[in-house]
Amino acid sequence: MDTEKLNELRKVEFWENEYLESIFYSLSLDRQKMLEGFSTKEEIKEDWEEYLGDQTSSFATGSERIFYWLFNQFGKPNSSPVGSDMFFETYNAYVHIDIKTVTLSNIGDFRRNIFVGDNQNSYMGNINVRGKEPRPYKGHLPTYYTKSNGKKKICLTYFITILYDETNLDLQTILIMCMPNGLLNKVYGDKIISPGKNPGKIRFNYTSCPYFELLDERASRIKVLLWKEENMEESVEKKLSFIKELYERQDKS
DNA sequence: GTGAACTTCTTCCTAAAGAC
DNA sequence: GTCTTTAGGAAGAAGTTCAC
Repeated sequence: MDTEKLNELRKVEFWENEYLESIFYSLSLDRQKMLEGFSTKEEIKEDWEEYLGDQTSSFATGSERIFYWLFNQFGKPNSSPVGSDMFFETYNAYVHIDIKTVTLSNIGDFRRNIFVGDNQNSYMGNINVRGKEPRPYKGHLPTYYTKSNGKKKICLTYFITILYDETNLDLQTILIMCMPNGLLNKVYGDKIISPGKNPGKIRFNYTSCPYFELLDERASRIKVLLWKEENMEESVEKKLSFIKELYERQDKS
């Protein structure tokens, strides 16, 4: 890779890291506010409980509202119909933030990778399926957005993933992760995407890219916003040892 | 205006492969 | 042989599009 290209990719990773840190610290400061926000549903539980369908997550809808509230100063919301749950414009970037909620019974959808919509990422590469031909993939988001005045801004993708116990609604852990911009497929290759729920869809293997590989300080692409060991069964803790290590390392730094 | 069909994201579930 | 993990099918929820 020539130096000019490498510098461009480093710049992309620099801004991915800057915004990840910004999201993480902003939510860390508002941690108590966030937890209180999550618990507000309990106050009026009798009024909504009977209308909660089997397929409706008790966390998903409400948690999006809480994060919208917490992100109210993050940037200017954008109304594009193609994008994540939250989509903001800042002075130099377009930032997509999608909220994913996963129950303990479905921990397989959380442990190594998470399901990602085509309209939530700009990654491109080949999906390698056991015993089959690789399938080409391209997310629907651009690597750069071009404004009507010709100005370009980088497209950044983040996921806030919430793992909770569906039996008592106890939070287990909350992660904030950055999915590499599509330009970085030259760095991360195909290892970070795997087959999704349906043909053509993908899962983001966040455990395959724990660091910003082009940054000197090897900053983490995954931040542990909440780790509630006291709520966790030993078997769950064991399955999430990767996240626990990350949390302990993050705590020391 | 109405309702069927379609789209996207999500949850629930399972067959097959892999690990122990 | 049994348990765990992976890949992905089926279907619900919510919203949109389109024909009538």
